Amino acid sequence: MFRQELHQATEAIHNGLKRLNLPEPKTFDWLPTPFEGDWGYGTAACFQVAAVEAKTDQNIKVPQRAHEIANLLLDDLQNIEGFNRAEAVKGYLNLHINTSVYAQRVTDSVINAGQDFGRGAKKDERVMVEYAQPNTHHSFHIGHARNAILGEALARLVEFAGFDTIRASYPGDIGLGVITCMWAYEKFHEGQEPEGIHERGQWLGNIYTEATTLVTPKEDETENEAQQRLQNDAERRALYKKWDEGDPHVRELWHKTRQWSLDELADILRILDINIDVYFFESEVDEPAKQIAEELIQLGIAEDERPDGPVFVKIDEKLHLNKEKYRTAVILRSDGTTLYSTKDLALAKDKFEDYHVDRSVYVVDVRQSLHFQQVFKILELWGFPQAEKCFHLAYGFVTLPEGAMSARKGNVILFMDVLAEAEGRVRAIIEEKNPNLTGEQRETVVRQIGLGALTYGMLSVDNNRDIVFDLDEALSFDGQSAPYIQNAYVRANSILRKVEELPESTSFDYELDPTEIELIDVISRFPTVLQKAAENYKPLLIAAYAFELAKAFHHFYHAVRVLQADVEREINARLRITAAARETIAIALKLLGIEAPDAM
RNA sequence: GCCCCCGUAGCUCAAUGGAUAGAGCACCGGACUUCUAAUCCGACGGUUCCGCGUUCGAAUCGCGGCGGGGGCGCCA
Repeated sequence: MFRQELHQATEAIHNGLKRLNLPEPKTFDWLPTPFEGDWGYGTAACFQVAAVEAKTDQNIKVPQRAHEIANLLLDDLQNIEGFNRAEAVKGYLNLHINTSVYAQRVTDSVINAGQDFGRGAKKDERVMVEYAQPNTHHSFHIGHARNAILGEALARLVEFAGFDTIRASYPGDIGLGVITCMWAYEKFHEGQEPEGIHERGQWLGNIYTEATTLVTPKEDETENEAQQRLQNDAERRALYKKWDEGDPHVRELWHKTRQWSLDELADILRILDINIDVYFFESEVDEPAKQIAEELIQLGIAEDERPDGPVFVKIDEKLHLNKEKYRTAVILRSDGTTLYSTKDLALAKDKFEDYHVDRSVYVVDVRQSLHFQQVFKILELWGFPQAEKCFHLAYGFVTLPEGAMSARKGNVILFMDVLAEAEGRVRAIIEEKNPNLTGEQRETVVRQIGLGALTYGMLSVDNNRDIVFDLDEALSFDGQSAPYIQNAYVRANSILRKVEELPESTSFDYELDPTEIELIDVISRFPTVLQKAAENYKPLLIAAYAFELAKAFHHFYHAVRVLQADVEREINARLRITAAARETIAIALKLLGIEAPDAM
């Protein structure tokens, strides 16, 4: 926000160093530094200058010398527009910003930009984010929710940063697990399906669990039980074979049950405000994947040991690595059927060639790290330059305090159940705190806050860490949480509602309260935070920022009166600060996929 | 055996190689006749797992340990 002025200051320092016949620092940057009750930027460049000198003169003590140099340079920094004064502190060179100029500039630029504040310049690159890829015939649990929420936040982030963004989903709609569920459905449950999209989807998920137990060996199994299990296993495998051959009856059964899961997924995505642009179904990449395996054999990248062995790529060997790092990836079974990796190769080719994707981000859990490293390396060997810009956004598991969730074991926490619980708790709080809020309006707010709390809980933890899901903790509405941030928005909103229109840009020529300075400072940092978050694919940074911003607003709100300020220019100035804060909070929440309620 | 991730306050987690390592929760003590207290203020809390190294400067980078989690050719 002070780029031009800082550029001038940098020039001045370079000139000063030349004048004093001092060496250039290796690197040079300004760090925004909130001094006490004042804004500014500081640089540690003098340390580097002193360090260069110390190389030839061992008597020089770097910190002292840095401080001397900083003092010598003060003269060069006297008359730079926008800065009040320069100061040398402990070897750092600090510039203090003219408070009223800065406050006005920040608030004006936010208010003028509106919902585009912080938006990145349009980039000439297309990025595809693949997420929300649950298997069909399973339950949608909170682990899937983490994936969907993280992926959506990332998509919003890169989109806002200026990339042409495509949202892709890759549901696993076929495989032995899916077939097993179908087998149990047909044998025991056909015609029993309950009403309601979610009820039916969850019911199917339960059949999946039941089916799995029927084909899994028990600990002290009797002879009869073992026999039954083996028969079950044979039946499901026969069913899979029929599916593979295209048996019309089995395909119809598959389509019907698959659709139940997809219906439920669609509604959950609707609730999460996720709009997928492209669906790739696992069942559809099967055939192209086989051809790709053949192509890789032709190119000499893959080796073929069929029928005695599989088709595989010795990646380390192809890359001439001495250590085992990427190992060997199998891309076709010895019977010629495809694997996970084969399908991902086919999918990537599709993304690059049909969708013209420059960057491809895969939001998939951390256990697939090696798989993606292998896929990316094979793409590289295959000759795709985009392989370099493939990125696996790995995230940790959502586990329960008692251990891992397992769809097979049935100890899963369903997303819809948690949402219902969250909403129940929010409703109770609203009834107590804001009984005027009723009916449809209340239900809207209940959803916004309940879902927001859940979403924030997923995004405020670094993606590479596991989340141990504790219901009370996840649904905490105090402290660092979505409701805290939403409440800041509501407070800003309730002030601004009371004025007919926002005053014109005003100067801030009064003594600002420290909380005003803090708030404006946090607001001004948003574009930088956004850029960094997008570059590093880290929605967490936005989540942390949103909280910091809300906190600054709450402090401000508490410390000063806006509408009852002493003089009109203070009222006007504070109204503009409030408006800028509201806008920035709204943008940050939106990026996280959290809605901002009108009241709460 | 090899590869990846993590180790920071009692707990959950932050911190582009920069200044006195910060929040939330929990616990303790305060503030509602207010632009909505889902808020705010205060107190308590640290050998940043250990060692060596690089650097003017290391929670951050490198090497070696220790501890936890995940992964490693025909599951996805």
